[in-house]
Amino acid sequence: MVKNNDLNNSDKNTEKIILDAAKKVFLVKGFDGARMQEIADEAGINKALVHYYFRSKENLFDAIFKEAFQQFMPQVAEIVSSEEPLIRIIEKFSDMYTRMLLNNPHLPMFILHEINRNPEQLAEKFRSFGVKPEQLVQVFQKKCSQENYRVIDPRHLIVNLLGLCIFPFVARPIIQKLIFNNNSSEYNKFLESRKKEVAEFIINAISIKK
Amino acid sequence: MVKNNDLNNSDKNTEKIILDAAKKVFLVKGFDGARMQEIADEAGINKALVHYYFRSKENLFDAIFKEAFQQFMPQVAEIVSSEEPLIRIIEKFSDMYTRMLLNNPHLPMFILHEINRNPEQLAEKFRSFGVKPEQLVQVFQKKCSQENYRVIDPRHLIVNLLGLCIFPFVARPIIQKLIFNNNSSEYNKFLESRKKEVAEFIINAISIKK
DNA sequence: GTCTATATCGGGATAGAC
DNA sequence: GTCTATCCCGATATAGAC
Repeated sequence: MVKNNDLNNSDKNTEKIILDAAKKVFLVKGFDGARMQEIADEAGINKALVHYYFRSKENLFDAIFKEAFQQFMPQVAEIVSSEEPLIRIIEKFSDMYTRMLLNNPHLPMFILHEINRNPEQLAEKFRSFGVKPEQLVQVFQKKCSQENYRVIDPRHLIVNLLGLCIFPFVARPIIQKLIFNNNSSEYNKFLESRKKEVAEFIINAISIKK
Repeated sequence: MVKNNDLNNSDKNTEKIILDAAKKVFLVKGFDGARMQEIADEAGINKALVHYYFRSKENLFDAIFKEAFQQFMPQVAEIVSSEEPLIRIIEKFSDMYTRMLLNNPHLPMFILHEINRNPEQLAEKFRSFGVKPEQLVQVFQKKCSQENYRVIDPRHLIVNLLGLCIFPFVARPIIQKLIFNNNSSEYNKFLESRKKEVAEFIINAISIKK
């Protein structure tokens, strides 16, 4: 006897629908720019219903941010703690990170915006998701020396790696317009190619020449 | 007979005072996050007076944006059109750009935010300030080959250069907290050091090894 | 749980005195 | 030119019917 539990009515869990709609709107507009009305429209329901599920805009936003964050962090933490050689870490990071951002192109701008709007509490949030930056610095430090790369402050290396991965996403609109004739699929190909390009670029930069 | 023209009263031109206050607020909060009241407070005057000088919030914002832009662009255009060898261009750009951002640390986030809020009209605004990206691509292309560097898509090179310069400013709050124990002056030293570090990094990355 | 209607509030903008 | 007081709208939030 099968109960039609999961797909009985069209509502497929209203809460989830609202979350998806809110995510879409908040990610593009940011907290200040987002409107509860727009979220309701996007969800195809009434504005009051949004308040019924999440009492306030802030609550809803926090839920979205938390969700986005949980998507962001775990893989990162996993990779950087790996025991592989530096080259492999850089290759894997560049590939995985770019791949993830291709699936969530608005995430970086969203998080950057929050970081600047809310500098206080963010660091703790990062740490609570298992990001151990000082450890990362040490790991890079050690690998750099023992694997015989050019002398480079590991903090520069980390910032460079992140910047090269993230920047083309947050500056996409202007770069795409100015250098890619506003051709979106061309720009996507460009981003795809960066999965390997960024790693290659960095590895060349830190390799010792002779 | 000297008239005390320029420093007669404390007001030193109210319009300028408002512009300075508005710049401070808009740059940190963005358009949506900024409040006319806050701008008035920052300027030490009344809210109505702000509306007296600039009819609307949008007007005021446009004035700020234009000003910020004029500060940003001209030097850039000048450098990239120079006839010097690639290495020198990269060195000069990294140095000059970082130096400018150190003087206007909130500018990049402000412009990025606008770029994403307003993708349509921005490209034209860039062009109107003398930025010729397709020409820049060609220049880099030519210099790369004739000066015998590693084969690299000049578009990657440009994005990398910009990303390495800009990212540490837009992600400053989180990086400073997580890697620099929230020590602001340490982070400033770090940014200072990037004037040379970024150039060195890139030049190593594109140099042919043997 | 979902809707309509409405209360409430904040913030941009204006009127008018000085 | 600068202020106080006020208008007015848009947006968050709540009340209450169904």
